[in-house]
Amino acid sequence: MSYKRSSLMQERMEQNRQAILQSARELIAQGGIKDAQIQAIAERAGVSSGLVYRYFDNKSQVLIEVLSEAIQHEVKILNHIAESDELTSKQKLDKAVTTFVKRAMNSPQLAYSLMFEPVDAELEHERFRSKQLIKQSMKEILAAGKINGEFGFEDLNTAALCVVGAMTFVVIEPLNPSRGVMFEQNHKDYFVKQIAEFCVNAVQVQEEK
Amino acid sequence: MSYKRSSLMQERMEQNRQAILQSARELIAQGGIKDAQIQAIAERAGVSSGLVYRYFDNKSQVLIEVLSEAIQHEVKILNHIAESDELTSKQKLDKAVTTFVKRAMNSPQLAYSLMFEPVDAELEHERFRSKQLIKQSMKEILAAGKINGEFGFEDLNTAALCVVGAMTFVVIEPLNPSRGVMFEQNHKDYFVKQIAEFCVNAVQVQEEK
Amino acid sequence: MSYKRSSLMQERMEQNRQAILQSARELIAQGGIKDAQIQAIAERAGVSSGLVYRYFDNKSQVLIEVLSEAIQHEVKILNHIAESDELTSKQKLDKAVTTFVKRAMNSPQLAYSLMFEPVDAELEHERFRSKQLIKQSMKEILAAGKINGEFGFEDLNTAALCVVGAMTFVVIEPLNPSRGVMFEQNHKDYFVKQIAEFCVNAVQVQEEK
Amino acid sequence: MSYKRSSLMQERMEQNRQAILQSARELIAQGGIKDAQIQAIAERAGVSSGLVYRYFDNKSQVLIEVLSEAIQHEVKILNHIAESDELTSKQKLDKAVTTFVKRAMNSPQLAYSLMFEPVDAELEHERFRSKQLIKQSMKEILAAGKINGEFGFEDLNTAALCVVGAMTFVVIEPLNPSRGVMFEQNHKDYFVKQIAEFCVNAVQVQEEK
DNA sequence: CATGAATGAGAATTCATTCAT
DNA sequence: TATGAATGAATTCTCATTCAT
Repeated sequence: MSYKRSSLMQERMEQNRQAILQSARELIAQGGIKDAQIQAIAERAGVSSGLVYRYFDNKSQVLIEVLSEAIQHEVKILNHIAESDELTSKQKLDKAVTTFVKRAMNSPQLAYSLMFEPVDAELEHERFRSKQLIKQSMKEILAAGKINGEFGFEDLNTAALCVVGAMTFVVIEPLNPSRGVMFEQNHKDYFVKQIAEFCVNAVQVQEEK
Repeated sequence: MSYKRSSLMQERMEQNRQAILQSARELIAQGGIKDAQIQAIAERAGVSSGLVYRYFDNKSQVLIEVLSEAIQHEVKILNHIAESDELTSKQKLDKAVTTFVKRAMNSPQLAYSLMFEPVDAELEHERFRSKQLIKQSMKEILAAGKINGEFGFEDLNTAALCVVGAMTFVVIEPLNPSRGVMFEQNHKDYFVKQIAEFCVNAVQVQEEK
Repeated sequence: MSYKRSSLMQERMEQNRQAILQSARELIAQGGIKDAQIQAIAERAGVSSGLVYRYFDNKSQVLIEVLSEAIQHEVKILNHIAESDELTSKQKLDKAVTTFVKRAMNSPQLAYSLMFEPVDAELEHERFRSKQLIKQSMKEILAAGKINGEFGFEDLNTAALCVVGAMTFVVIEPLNPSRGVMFEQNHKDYFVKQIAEFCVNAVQVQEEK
Repeated sequence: MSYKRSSLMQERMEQNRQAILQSARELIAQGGIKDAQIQAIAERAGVSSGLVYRYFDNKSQVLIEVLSEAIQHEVKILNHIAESDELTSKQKLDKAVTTFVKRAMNSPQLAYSLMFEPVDAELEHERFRSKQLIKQSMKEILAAGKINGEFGFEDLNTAALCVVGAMTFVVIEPLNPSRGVMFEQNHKDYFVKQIAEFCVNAVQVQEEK
């Protein structure tokens, strides 16, 4: 019986924990990190503010976990593409950029906050690590392409940085006051395709006319 | 005499105004927007905190003006490059990217704050406009290159966005915890060159092998 | 069987109760009352925080009992000295003071917390009663000495108060930032001896030169 | 004109500062340090809570200043007695103890809080310094008396400690729940006199019968 | 116009106590 | 009886903005 209770409790605690993270994620997605206050997070999660501190040492830890989870999810997707056996390097790069941008455009505020919105040093440090993971994933695609002769850039690190820069910068765009245009599906698809092409072109072996 | 005093006064006021903006700019460059507090700005400018409100409606307005001025300065430089008569489009793009990145790397914290550090909606709106100016400048270079056959991208807007993305994203990099490497001049020059090449490759007409 | 279980249960409960008190005592001895938090007390006692409230109405009650027990223990020791048949009053006083101070110096933080660290009114009240017991014990020694002519003070109550004051005040001293000196055994012994002498001198019949 | 304004302002600021200290002092005197909360202090001083932080870095600093001022005031009085030319050492000691105790009994809660109520490390450190001043003052009286042959104790430091212990411990007494008795003036005077005698006896040269 | 003292609405965090299991 | 998750009131400190002088 005590086993059963413990088990139920653990389940509920896990639910609480997830509710808090989910709540924080949503608040960030709506209004950025500045709106993710403990009180608000707790309220939206349906718990008391004090309870948040049973699951997390402090506010930073909550945000760090939201950030980590979100980025690591993206990284997994990118890695999966990078490891695919059936695609050429170009196809991989195209797919990686396309996928990333499409996903980011679905919650641009979240993407923006995760990538750019500044916070304290601790979170900044974690964010840096997370960004490195994305860059790392991109590096693998690029490195493979260079070895097999598809790509012709010179410096791997810079190339990866530029690709990530190009593809993440677009999360800024939809945040603009005239959001309208960007959210028609046709335009969006076209837009995404262009970005991927830009990146592929940038790195592929080429001969000038 | 009242004319004369008024004139002196106006001069004085302009001085104050500039001092406040300068002070804010420096504080942002040092510690980001979080360190640009009214009290601190006023102190460094050698005026009282109350006086700031004579020249600006509120804190946001101060920051908006700092941002605008700074970006418009960059835009002027970019435009000057775009309008040069003696460069090919490729050379212009290369020079534009090179110049922008080099300058940004000289005060990365300022560049970061201006481009990404979030504040309130008002400032965000202004920031969008400023970024559009940079993009616009880039568009001119790209458009000219497309017309004269140097560049072969498809969508002008996206290409510009990606170029700006790639070249601004790098301001994040030097803020990272392991800053060391980036600040040796050699490495910096190489790094900047790579970024410019990346961008040029991305947009130029090309035939695959 | 229900009888037997009840008996076992009672034993268990008594164990819990004592564990809680012991835990609180240790925590106070280490870091003062501020470190004796319900959570910490429970944890160290190996029980849940909720259980503490089965045995005690609230936190104050726990502390009150710790205080009472501790002081009553000291009082027993003092009373034992007071009742000794083989010592003169002077010797008793000397021994009482010596014993008390030595013991207090072994866990100065506990002694300090018990004697001085303030909490709420309820505990303060209990503390007063406990201190009275110490004073009472001292009074017995002093009263006997006055009757048999060894001591020559005027007011019994004040004399006892001063003795207790002198001998308890010293528990403050070792808590001071420059603890070092006090904890060499030689110095400690000398120190204790001086205090006892001070008290004996204060109350003994005396003729000025 | 700007001079005049500045002068008036300075006066008012000094008033605020004093009002805050006074308010804190009174709150401590009434309910101990636990009742001296920033909010309450500000309210009673007739200022906003934020203003307190213009005059003091943090809460501790407020309390430290209250403590310091109060104890230094007592120390001045004691030093004045110690330096008197017209009193014998015995008379000085008697007067010092009498004066201190009488004053302490006028606001026993304040005296208690200042001497014993524990707070944070910073304040504790300051308190220690302050207490040392009292002890130091007492040491001067005792040292002079030893040199001129009036006093016959062995260890100066311990003697001073015991005197301070005896005379400060009494501030505990009036805090007791049955305060009544202590506050009849006759009893008080008698009480005070006894304490002084206790201390004098304790240190004076004596021959046992 | 210029000053900077004063305001007070937050925001994060702690911890005794309660109560469903 | 025993657990420990959950509560939420309470407290300190910050900082943009106002306003009397």
